[in-house]
Amino acid sequence: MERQALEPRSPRGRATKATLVAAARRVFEREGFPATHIAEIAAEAGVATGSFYTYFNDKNEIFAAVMDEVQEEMLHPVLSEPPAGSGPVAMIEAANRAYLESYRRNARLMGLLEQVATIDDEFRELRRQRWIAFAKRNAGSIARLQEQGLADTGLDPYLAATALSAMVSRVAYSNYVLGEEAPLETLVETLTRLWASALRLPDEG
Amino acid sequence: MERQALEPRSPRGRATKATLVAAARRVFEREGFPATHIAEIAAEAGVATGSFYTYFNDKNEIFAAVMDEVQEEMLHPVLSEPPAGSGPVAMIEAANRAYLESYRRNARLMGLLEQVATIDDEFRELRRQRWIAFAKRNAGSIARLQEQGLADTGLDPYLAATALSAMVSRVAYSNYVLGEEAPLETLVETLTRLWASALRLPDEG
Amino acid sequence: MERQALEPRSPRGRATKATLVAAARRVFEREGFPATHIAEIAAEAGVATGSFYTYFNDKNEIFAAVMDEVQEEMLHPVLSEPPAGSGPVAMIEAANRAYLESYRRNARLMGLLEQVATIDDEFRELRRQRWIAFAKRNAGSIARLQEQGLADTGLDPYLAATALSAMVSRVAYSNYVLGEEAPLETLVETLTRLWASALRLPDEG
Amino acid sequence: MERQALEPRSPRGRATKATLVAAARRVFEREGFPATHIAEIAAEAGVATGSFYTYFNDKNEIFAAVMDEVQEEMLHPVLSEPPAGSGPVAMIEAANRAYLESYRRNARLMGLLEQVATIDDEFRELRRQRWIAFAKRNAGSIARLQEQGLADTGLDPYLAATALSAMVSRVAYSNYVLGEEAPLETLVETLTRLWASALRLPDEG
DNA sequence: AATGAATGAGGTTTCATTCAT
DNA sequence: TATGAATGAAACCTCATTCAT
Repeated sequence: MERQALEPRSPRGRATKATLVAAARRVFEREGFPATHIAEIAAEAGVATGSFYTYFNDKNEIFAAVMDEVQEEMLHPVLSEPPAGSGPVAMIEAANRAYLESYRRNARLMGLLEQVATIDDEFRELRRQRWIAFAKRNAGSIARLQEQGLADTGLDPYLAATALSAMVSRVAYSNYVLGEEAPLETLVETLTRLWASALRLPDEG
Repeated sequence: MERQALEPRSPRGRATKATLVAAARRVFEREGFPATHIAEIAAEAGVATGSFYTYFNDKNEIFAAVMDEVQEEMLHPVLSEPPAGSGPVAMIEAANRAYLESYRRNARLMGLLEQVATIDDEFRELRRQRWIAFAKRNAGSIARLQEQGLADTGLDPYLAATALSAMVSRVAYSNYVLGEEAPLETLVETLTRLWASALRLPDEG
Repeated sequence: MERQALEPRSPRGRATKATLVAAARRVFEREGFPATHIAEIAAEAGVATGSFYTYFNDKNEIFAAVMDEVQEEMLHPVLSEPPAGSGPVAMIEAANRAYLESYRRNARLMGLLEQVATIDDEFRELRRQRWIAFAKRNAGSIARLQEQGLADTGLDPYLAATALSAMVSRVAYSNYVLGEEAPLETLVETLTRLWASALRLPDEG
Repeated sequence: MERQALEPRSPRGRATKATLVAAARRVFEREGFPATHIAEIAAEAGVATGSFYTYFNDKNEIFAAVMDEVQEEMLHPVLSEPPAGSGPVAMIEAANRAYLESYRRNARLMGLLEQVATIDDEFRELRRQRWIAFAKRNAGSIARLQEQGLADTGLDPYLAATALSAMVSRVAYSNYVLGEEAPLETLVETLTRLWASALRLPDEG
C-alpha cells in the first residue's frame, strides 16, 4: 500500500474534503500550528478521525491546502485600483495599500505561515520562493524608474527592492499579527513616503 | 513539593547549571526549538535527565537562559566605532554595520528567537519589548534630526523608525538566517543609502 | 443482516469473484499474508473495496479460495508417469519427482500456506488433514512392500511414512521457498536413494 | 535523538529488563507473535507501557532477546550422553534423542520461531544460518563414516545430512508443535533406524 | 451488484516529569 | 545534588468493516 491521500471521486467526498480544509483553517487560526491536532480538525469538521486520512497524509498536507486557499485570496484582492495614468508615487501607494489590506484580511494565517516557515523546511522554501518572485517584480519596476531618470541610480535595484519590500511586509506583520495597530492610512502614507524618498523620486504635484 | 528550580548554592551546582545552558544552546542551534528534548539537553551536558529539573522547570526556562547569554553578546559587539564628530549618515552606517555584524554572529539563535516568538506568547512579548525599546531609540534620533532641520519633518518619527528598523532587521534575517548571502559591505551601503534618502538627509561630504 | 458472502448469481458476479481471487493470489504472493490488506486486493482487482464483501467475509475466506485453486493445480501435475510395471524404487522416484516439481511450481503459495498455518488455527487444521491423508497413502504403500517382504518389517509403516514424507516436504520447502536451490535431478536422486535405503529395499536392476 | 533502547545502567534497570523478557516469553507462548501486543507484555511484567521502550525499540527486538534465551537453553541440554566408545548408530540415536528432548522442552517457542521466520526476513535469515551450521556438522560426520567405509558412498554428504536433519526436525515440529504426540522412545527408535538404514550403516551388534 | 466514503476501535510510540535511591 | 528508571497521558495512524447511494 505505502500511501493513500486520494483525490475524492464522488461529490460527497469532495464535500468532505472541503469541509476538512475549512475546519482546519479555523483550528489553525485558533490554535496555531503545533497545537493543532488531527483529531481536533476532524472533530471540528464533524467527521471521524480516520476520515482525515482518507484525504490527507498528515498535518503538513492539510496546512498546505489551507495556505493554497489563502494565497488564492491574496492574489485576488478587491483592488483599490491605482489611478490609471498616475505617477510612480501613486502606484507605490496603491501597491502598499493593497498589500496591507490583504495582509490584514488574512492576518492570522499570514502569521501562521511565518510560524510554520520557521519550523518546517518545506514551507520555508515555499515562502522563500514567493518572496523572491515578489522582490523580482519590484526590482523590475525600480529598474524602470532608474532608466527614466526618476530613481536613484546609485542603488542596486534587486537589493533595494528586497529591502523596501522587507520594510513593508515587516510592518504589516508587526501591525496585524503582533497587534501594533496603527491606522491603515497612516501606515500607507508613511511607508509610501519612505519608499519614494528612499528611491529619491521627485515629489509628485 | 510544588516547584523547584533552585539557584545553585555550591560551586558544583553552578558548574552544572552552566554546563546545561551551554549544552542547551548547542542543541537548540542544532535541532530548533520544538525538536529539542529535555533528555537530549541533559545527555549533551553529560548529566542525568533528572538533574535538569534541579535548575530549570521546563524548556522555556532554559531557553530564556540561553537567550540572555545571547543578548549579552549582542549588546557588547566588538564595535566598529562610529567616527566621533561625524555626520548623521556616518552614524547610521555605523549602527547598521554593527547590527548586521552581531546578527550574523548569532544568526542561528536569532532565527531561533524568531521561531520561538511565533510559538510562545511569553517570548513574543519579550521580543516585542526589545523591539519597542530599539524603535524608540531610533525614533529619538530621528526626532533630533528633524529638529535640526536635517530630516523630513513630514514623517512621524516613531513610525519611520519602526519601518526603517524593520527593513534592516528583516534584511538581516533574510541574509543570515534564510541564507540569502549578499556581502556585508554591499548590504551596509544599500541599507544606509536607503535609510538616509528615506529621511531626506542631505548628502554628506 | 448478519452475514453475506453470496454465491454470485449473475455471470457478471461470477466474473468479479474470479477477478478477486486472481488478484488476491497475486497480492498474497507479493506481500505475504499479514501484509495483505483487503483494500489492496480490491484495488488490484480494479473493484471498489466494498465489493470485496459481496463475495467474501474476510481475508481468511479469500485465502481459502486461493488455496483451493492451488490445490487443484497440485493435484493435476503434468505427470512424469511412473513407468508401468516398474519396481518400487522407480515408483518412489516418480512420486518424489512429481512432488518436487509441483512444489516448485507453486513455491510462493506453498510458503504462504506454511505461513498462514503457523498463524491461523483453521488453516493449521486444514494442512494437518492433508498431511495425514498423504502420510496414510504412503503408509499403505510401505505396508504393502513389507507384506511382500521387500521393506524393513521392523518399521511402523505410519511412522516411517510420516518421517520420510516429512523429509521430502521439508527439503522441498528449503529449496523452493527459502531458496537453497540444488538442481532438481540431484534432489530426486538423493531423496529416492535415502528413502529406498531407509526402507532397506533391495537394489533394483 | 533518533533512537534509544538503552542497556540498563543500574541493577534496578537490569531487573526490569529481565522481567520484561520473561513476561514477553510468557505472552509470546500464550498468544503467538502477531497477537502479542507491547501493552500486554508491559502489563504482564507489571510495568507501564512506556517502560517497554526504555529497553526495546519494538516487538522484534524483545522477541530476539527471548529467542536468545531459548537458544541458550537448547545449547546446554541436560545431556543423555552417548555411551562412550559406542558405534555410529548409538551416536545417531543419542543425537536424535537429545534433539527431540530439547525441542519438546521448548516446543512453544520453537513453533514461534517457525512462525516468525515465515513473516520476518530478519528471523528467517537467523533460522537459516542456524540450520546451515547444523547441517554442516552432520555432513561432516557422514563424510567420516563414508571414509571409514561404513556409509553409502553414493550419497552427497551435505545433501544427505540436510535431508535427514530435515526429517528429524520436521518430525519434532509435527509432534511437539502441531501435537501429533507419538511417544518419545518410539520416535527416537524409528528415526534412528531410518537414518541408519538410509546411510546403509551395518547393523550394530 | 457495485461503489467508495465513513467509521472508530485498537494499536504504537513519544517524552515531559516524577521519584526513590 | 545527582542519578536514571518509571510513569502514563497524549498523540499518531491503520484498516477491517459498514452503509447510503
